[in-house]
Amino acid sequence: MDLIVAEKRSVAQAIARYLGGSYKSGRLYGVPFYSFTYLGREAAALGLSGHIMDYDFTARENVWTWIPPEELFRATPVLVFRPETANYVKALRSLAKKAERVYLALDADVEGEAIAYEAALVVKLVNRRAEIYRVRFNAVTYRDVRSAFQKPTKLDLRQVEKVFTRMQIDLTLGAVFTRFLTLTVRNSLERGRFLSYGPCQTPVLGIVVTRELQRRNFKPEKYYVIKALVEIGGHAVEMASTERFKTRREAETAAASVKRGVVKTAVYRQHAVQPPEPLETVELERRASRWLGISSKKALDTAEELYRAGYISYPRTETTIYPSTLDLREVLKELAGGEHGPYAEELLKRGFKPTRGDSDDGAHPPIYPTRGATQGEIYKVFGKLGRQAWAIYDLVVRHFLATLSPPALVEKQRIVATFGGVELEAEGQRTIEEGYWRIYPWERQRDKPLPRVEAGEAAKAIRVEVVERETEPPPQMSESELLALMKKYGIGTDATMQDHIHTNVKRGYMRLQRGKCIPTKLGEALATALFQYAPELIEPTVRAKMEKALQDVVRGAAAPTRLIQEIKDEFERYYKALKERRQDLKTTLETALKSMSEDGSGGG
DNA sequence: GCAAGGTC
Repeated sequence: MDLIVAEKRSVAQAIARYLGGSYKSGRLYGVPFYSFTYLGREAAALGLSGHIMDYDFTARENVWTWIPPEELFRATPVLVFRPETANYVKALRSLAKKAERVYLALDADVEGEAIAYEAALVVKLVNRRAEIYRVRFNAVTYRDVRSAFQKPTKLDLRQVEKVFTRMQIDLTLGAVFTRFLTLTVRNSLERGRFLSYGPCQTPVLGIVVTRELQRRNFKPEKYYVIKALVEIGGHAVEMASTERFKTRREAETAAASVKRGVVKTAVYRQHAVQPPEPLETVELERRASRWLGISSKKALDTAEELYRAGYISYPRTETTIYPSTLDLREVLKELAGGEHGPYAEELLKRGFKPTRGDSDDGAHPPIYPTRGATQGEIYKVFGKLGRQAWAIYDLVVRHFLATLSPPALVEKQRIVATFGGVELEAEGQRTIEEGYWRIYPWERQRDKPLPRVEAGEAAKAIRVEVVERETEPPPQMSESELLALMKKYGIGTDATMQDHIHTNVKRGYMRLQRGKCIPTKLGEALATALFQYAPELIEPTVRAKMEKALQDVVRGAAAPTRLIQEIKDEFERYYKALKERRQDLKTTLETALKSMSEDGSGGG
């Protein structure tokens, strides 16, 4: 028998379909698997649920009060089976016993490589004779899957080592600093509550607090502009000075000369506004937060439900290029039966050219709809979640249709007129063709057209005034901007970024309010103290540095044990620096905790 | 009871 192991149920099922044509569904220990015939042999495909193993400390090391946290720097975590996936392991063992060949068909990324290794360990424990192969396909399509099985390869152990190295580092650092912080304020915490540290979650908090402090310390500066209603060729145009004046007096002196002038330039330029790139996870989350008022975590959770119910493709992806094996025409035909049917049919008739981004994660295609549905159907299928499910589904469908639509065409307009030495300008815009805006209303730009005038025409000021303005602080950190910054700094992965935001919310470090991230007193106190006592723990570049070092393991340029030791040594120095200030830290954190429990904002 | 990464 041939056994095929995939990372998730849906992939196992697709492989059975592509290799077997038809298949039978079964269950082992409650875990679904699919049996079929391939090349005249019996085969079974089993989908796991991500990792089946994890690192942990020993029982003694796991009693927080028995050993000082820093002792974990000298401990070596052990690889254990995850209790939550015990049934998957049982199913895998049971099928592996009968297998002559095992194909590790996990996702074609480093995590997939590690999970493949974990599965191989299980197989070898029960069946030493089985031949083990690794198959890699970049998209779960008939063509890619079949060709992958025609050229099976071997596990890439360096990728596996990279993942296991990361796991040990993250666990050690997380445990040491989480325990240290928690034990520092132990007497002020409610039972079951703790203060966590993590190389992703904490830099995220740092970014949010930094912005909050920038806003608070911002000193607004007054400045003055001239505004004028100007008549040009019988049209009235609202114009403003291109220059900002430091004082009212300077502005008024300049304004006094705004009487009769001349149009210096009048530019009317056509400009194409391109439709968005194919949708990946983080963009879905950002757009849901900004346009739908749905937090990144809720957006991904909802997308996951839509995926499981068969309405959209796999929602965790970094890919922004439609694979050549995805038949876009077929997707449009499928959508023709749903709420967005008329537009889909129009595209089918008119023809289309998809946009294209520049990233391919090698494991999943961009997010696209897999079924055309009406609003009524989604509400019925998702019950209480209906409203949100529809909002996300509608966004995915519209985004998909937008990527196949023509650009919007606008005319950008700019008039500059001079009055003596003073320059006034007006900017406007007019839509020529709506293009993809018809299906993607959130990006629609408003018209504010200017009249058509020409350089050299006379300009006459009808009304002139000096307006006082103030420079503004940077905006509150929105979830959307935070996700973009996390991506820029390489904090987390497509599938986990929203988790790191949510962890900060769960710990009482920040709140999400109308799409904005607002640090609590506790979050602010923690971040400020870390920036002061051990900035290396919270700087936004922490994760990227680690990731770079880990990449050396994949390249074969670094040995895992040595790298782990180096990073532990480095962080032990930061630990010592922090410990020296333990009293200050304790006071700061306890003050914040106390004031939060007093004002009822969830600190106690 | 810790993390981050898969996945449900």
